[in-house]
Amino acid sequence: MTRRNQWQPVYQRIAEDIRAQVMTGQLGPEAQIATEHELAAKYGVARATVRQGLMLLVQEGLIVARRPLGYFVRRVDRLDWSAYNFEREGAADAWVADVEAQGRVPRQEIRVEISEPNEGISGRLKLSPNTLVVVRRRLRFVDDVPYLIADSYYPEPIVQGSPVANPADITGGARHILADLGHKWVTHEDEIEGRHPTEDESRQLNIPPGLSVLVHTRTSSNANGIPSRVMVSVLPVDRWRVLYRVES
Amino acid sequence: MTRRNQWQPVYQRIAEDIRAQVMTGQLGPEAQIATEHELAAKYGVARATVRQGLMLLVQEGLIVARRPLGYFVRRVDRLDWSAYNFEREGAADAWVADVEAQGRVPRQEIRVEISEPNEGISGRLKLSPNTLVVVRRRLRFVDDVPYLIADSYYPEPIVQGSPVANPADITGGARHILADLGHKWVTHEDEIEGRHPTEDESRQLNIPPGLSVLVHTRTSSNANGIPSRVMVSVLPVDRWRVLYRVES
DNA sequence: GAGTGGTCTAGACCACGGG
DNA sequence: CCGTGGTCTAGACCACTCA
Repeated sequence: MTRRNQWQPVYQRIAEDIRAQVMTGQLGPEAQIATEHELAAKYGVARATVRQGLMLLVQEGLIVARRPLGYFVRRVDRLDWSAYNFEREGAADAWVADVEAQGRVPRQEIRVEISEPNEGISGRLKLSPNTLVVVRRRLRFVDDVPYLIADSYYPEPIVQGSPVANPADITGGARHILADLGHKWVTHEDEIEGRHPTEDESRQLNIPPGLSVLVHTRTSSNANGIPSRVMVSVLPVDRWRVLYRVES
Repeated sequence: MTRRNQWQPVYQRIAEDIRAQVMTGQLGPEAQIATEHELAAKYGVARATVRQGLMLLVQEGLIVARRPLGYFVRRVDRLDWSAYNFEREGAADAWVADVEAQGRVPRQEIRVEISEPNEGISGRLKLSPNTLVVVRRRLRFVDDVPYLIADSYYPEPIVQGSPVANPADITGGARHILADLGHKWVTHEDEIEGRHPTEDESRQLNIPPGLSVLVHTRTSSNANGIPSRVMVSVLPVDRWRVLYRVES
């Protein structure tokens, strides 16, 4: 019932207007957007129509609602995840080094548990039935913002009694410990897929609805092809870029 | 105003009910869901509330609306994209071989154009200003379903007059042609990131709203470190899994 | 033609958290 | 307390396309 020059639903028009203001920098990061009531008045439409438009932008991860303050432009910046060298020789923890190299401050919280593996994990580790796994769950922060989940699964018979099964930072990294146990990693099979975050992941990583996560699964094996670790990393799509170097 | 045992918005309850029916197989692929009116009656709520719930499922890519037929469960199956070997020796077109190895039928449409590169492309190709690029745009289908966009960018001075600049299938692949031109690829820098699809991509790949794409960017260089191709592949997150093998 | 989903209205009540 | 966004109602008209 309002201005409709080239045909397009009003709610899309509202979303495009705001999106343009963000893209051109008219609305910078953390800037506040007009309230739903104000926008309804401005465009001469019902509040539900405004909400439909704002919903698009929330799904895109462009804005975020902070009740009862209003909507704000979301701040994002993407880091590099150097998957081809993040367990390179000599590095105690290549992830920490990589993040610091980008001028940011890494931090992690670690929990360790013993549990029954699901089908995906036991398949990748080629476990016989009823074999348990030691799980090291890490929630990793960059500048105190949650940036990724990294859960590592080890066959319990292999790491039993070793520092890997203790909930403390592993000095020198798991790589050296597993090597001492006769499981020096020489090949890694990496899988990368995208999906929607689970409810837990949304909460832990503070992911707005509509944004996907990248799931990076690394299965590490020794020279005999025996796998001894599966590491599952969950990365919000708008916070990471995964890098590889391939020689042909 | 309806049943509210453990507190939860009605629209989320509706979405969960339907999601559960899909997950358990009660509603298989291509199955039709009750109409909005029927669901409104069943739950005793307004149609807008039902729509809010269905919208969640549409965003997840779980269901799709086919007006005026109704909502249907979406059929998805994921293929493997073996990024570590998709330009291996001896393979004319490793992508075609990979898809066929998974028992599927590949097909592609090719368009070739000459244009000014954007900043990302010219930076990766280390082009001097005003240098043009030859772009080979491929839309690739699996079993006649659009599955990925793969655009390759070559510096125009290098490939001028070669088969790469012609809009026909390249016999033996671009790799051999570039090698003959003194640009044998020995290293590839791969970048993988996620984002929302552009409008063009949504249309070409038939991506429902709310689903992201993986963008795989491969920069290929010769032994002197001179890049001669950037290949940008756009993969719907729910249709592909990217694989690498890393030696350490 | 009949029924679908897509858009939109003009209200309502609520929980929540800032000042 | 007050204003925010979150949820919900009970309607309306429309374009589209299947049968």
